[in-house]
Amino acid sequence: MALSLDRDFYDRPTVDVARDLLGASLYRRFADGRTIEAPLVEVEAYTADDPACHAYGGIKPRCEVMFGPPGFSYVYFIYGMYHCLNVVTERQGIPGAVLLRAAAYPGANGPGRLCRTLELDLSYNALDMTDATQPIFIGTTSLKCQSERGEIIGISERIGISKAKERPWRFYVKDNPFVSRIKR
DNA sequence: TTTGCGATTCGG
DNA sequence: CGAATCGCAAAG
Repeated sequence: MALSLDRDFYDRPTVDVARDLLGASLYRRFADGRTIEAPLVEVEAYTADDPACHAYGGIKPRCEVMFGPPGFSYVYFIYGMYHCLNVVTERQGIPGAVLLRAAAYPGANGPGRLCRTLELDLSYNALDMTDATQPIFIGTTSLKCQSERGEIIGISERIGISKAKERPWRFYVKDNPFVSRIKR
């Protein structure tokens, strides 16, 4: 079993956490006990002063967990049919999160597909992702063949948003086939 | 009450 | 490129 990333890892500037998550893995333990590892290959940062962030403009029921302690999951429902998984960053009281857009696991390319494949919905919101006993947590990558540290990291504008498009807050592993879309 | 849109995906 | 599909907020 891999070591889970501790709370201090997430208690940092969101953009730094996003970049550093490339090379870590999302672990999913299903109800039957089976556990899978999905190396993260594409993420995006969302911050308090970011018009594209759900927490922009204050605390609301949907994004409440973003204002809580770092390291917790933030799951939201979008377009009437998809769920997306984030991990909360920044110290308590400061909203921030990293959207997990793709992982090196079959069917986990794209934020909506990742949640569908890993069977994640709103009931997985606000879980402590630093806790390896939880059904979802993030830890060091053990599948070296699929996601190695030292791989080339690409940076681009975020996908699918209409505000603050110019911010280069999307990070991805270059040449990884699971990255949801080619954008430089 | 009605309309429009959203951190998406899939089919034509 | 547009439909699918729904919670929420703004408009009428």
